[in-house]
Amino acid sequence: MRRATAAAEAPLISKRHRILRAAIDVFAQSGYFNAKVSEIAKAAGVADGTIYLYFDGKEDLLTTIFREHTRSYLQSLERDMAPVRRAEDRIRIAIRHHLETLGRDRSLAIVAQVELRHSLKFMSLLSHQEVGDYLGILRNVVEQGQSDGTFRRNLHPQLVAKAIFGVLDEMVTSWVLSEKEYALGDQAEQVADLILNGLL
Amino acid sequence: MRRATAAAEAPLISKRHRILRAAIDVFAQSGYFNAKVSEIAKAAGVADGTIYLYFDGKEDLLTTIFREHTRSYLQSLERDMAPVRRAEDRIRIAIRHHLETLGRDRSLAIVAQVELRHSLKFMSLLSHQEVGDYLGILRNVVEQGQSDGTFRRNLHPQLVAKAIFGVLDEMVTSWVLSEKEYALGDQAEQVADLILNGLL
Amino acid sequence: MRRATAAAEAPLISKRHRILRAAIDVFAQSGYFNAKVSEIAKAAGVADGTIYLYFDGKEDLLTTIFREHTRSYLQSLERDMAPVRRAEDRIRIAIRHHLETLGRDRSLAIVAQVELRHSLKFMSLLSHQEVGDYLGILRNVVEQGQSDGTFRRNLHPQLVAKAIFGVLDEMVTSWVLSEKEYALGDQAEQVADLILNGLL
Amino acid sequence: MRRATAAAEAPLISKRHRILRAAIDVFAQSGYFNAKVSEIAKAAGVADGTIYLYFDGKEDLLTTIFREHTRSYLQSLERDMAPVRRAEDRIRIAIRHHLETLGRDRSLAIVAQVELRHSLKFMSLLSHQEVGDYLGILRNVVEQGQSDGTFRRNLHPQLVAKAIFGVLDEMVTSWVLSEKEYALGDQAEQVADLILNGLL
DNA sequence: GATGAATGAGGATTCATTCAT
DNA sequence: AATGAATGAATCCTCATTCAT
Repeated sequence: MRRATAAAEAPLISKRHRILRAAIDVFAQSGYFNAKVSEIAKAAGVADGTIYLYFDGKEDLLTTIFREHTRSYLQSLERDMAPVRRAEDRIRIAIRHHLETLGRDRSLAIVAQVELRHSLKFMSLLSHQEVGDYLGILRNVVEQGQSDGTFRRNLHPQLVAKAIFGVLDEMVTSWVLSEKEYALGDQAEQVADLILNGLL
Repeated sequence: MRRATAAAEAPLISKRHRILRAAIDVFAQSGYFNAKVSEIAKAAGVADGTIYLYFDGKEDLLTTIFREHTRSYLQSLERDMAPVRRAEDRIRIAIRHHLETLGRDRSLAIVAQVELRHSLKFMSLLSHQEVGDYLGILRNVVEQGQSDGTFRRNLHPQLVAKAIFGVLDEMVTSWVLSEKEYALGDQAEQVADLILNGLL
Repeated sequence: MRRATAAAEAPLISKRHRILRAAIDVFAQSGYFNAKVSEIAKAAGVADGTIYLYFDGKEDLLTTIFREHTRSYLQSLERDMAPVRRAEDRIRIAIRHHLETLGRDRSLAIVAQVELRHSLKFMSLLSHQEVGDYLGILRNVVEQGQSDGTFRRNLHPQLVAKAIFGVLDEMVTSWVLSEKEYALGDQAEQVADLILNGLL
Repeated sequence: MRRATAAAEAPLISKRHRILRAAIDVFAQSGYFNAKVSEIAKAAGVADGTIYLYFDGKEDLLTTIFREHTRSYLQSLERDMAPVRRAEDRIRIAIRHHLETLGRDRSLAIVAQVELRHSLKFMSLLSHQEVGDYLGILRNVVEQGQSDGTFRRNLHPQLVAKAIFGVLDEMVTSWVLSEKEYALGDQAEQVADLILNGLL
């Protein structure tokens, strides 16, 4: 069925990866519940059953997308923050990293902002693991800033971490829903300014 | 299950209202997609078909819940803010109002934070209407503060409005997902402090 | 959709019964595993989903067919045997009853001889309940005959009961599989003669 | 799992035989319809595809099991009966042979009593060939006994053959389904006594 | 001969909605 | 207005079989 050309022999992208990418696009397009597994298969260029050789089912696709992207997100975040010492600068970097990373892949952003939150059970799952790790990183920076006296000490670090996450999350959601085209990363300065200096 | 008193026979609460309340609870419990219309009917004490006399269908239930609560939310918010003049105080009131209102009804909060966001299409709908109105109110306060010179002028009012909404939204989501019991409204002070004064 | 004629108003046969009858015919025709629920629905003149208002699923159809027919079988057997006193005559009646009852409904016989035995689990289920009851009735007659001295005492009553059942079962199976048309009940005499008098 | 010795590399038992044995065990364990070809392959220690080098498919496995065991069964039966002349003794031998052979291999008995009968089409197939041959052997003995005057002549030989088969079949089925452990062959005496001498 | 990754047809079941009463 | 029995469209997943290596 498949011609034995050299090109076909060694598909550049792994089947597993193609399926995940197709899932992101189809979930973003149709929403998780309305997405059909067979649509994902078609988009990935594989048979329906092939998906089940790599994943446990539709839900596992969503979970895997989330886990793998969060892992790589957190890794690159820590890589970006590593060379920087001052808490204030680290906050700026985290903000920029969040907006630029999600601003780069609209389908992924849709999945992250919308589809991953389709049920309380799913949100709890995410919240307790990966989102928790992310908040932990932010909280550490806040605590560092409070220790070295550059951040005010009367704010609860965990609350600040959530607040920062909330602001960023809303920026991304708003961007995803917006009909206008704009670069999400361009908001990093203003967001950082607001968080660091406040309205007053 | 139903008390067979004459009073129960002629319920004080309208059938329409009972159905909406039942829908909130069932959506919160099972999630929108997994919720069955017949479950809502049972919880409301009506026949399945009766729901269709009052609503267009399952989705209309969710839409109606959202619209009616948002309308009453915005009304009470404006009532609360009306007597207050200073922009800073109005921000504090908006923050407290958000957290206290949602902190009062966990099922409603679950529906608001989770179920209303189950699809891009649904989120767009909300965003363009009611959330837009809410952001407009916040933006007006910010603009007022910038006009009278109490707020810094280098922040874009719309971005500030989104940021405030984002922080509040995350506080509510976090509270909904938390296993600990705590009063959401108690966070109003800290949140306002952060927004107004910043981290530094 | 359905015209409101008087005839249509009161179908003579209940929907539940029509579904069961259709299931017997379709199971007999296609075999349990190959039978499609939608085929049964079509044969019964109902929608696919209607079957699930009356039964738990495909397997429940088979179980119900078995249970209801066995119950009525055992009732009519006891009714037939009641007026008769002599053990030998009761054996003759049981034999005739078995062959005539199953010889009357070929589809039902197919289901009884073939489809009900499609798995060890299913056979165990049947065996422990209804077949056990049937064997109990036969064993009682054998014990009665042994008590009053008309039957030989060196045969284990339970073994004899099984043997009688086995002979009858094979007669029915053979009839079901036969391409020739013949009245199953006509074999009752010979079978009884063999069981009672033996080969010698 | 597989011992990597040279001996294991060249197994003493043919691949074909190992597959058949694995099929018997898996069919007995899971039932024909629920048995997965890949399970059989794993149990036989071969790749899924290898099965198709030796057999036409899943159904062919069942057919082959049946045919080969029936052939060897009939051969050993005739071997056992050959030295014996009297019809009565030959009947006793056939009975003992049936019960002892099947009583020796529970998995095989399960396949024979349950799985081989999962559909009308399959039963017809068996009935017309191998079971027919078996009944023919029994019928010959009966006819012999009737010719030499030791068996009563008013019983139809084919019916007697079926009856004997039915009794034996039920004894095996009952043994397969029984939770008690007992030697099936021990029932040979009583069964023969019943068949030959009857109840009276 | 042997492998096992890939295929893709096939079906039981659910549940939102309707409508005769 | 209210009922609830009936409808039937819609889809995830399994697994026997194939075939390139």
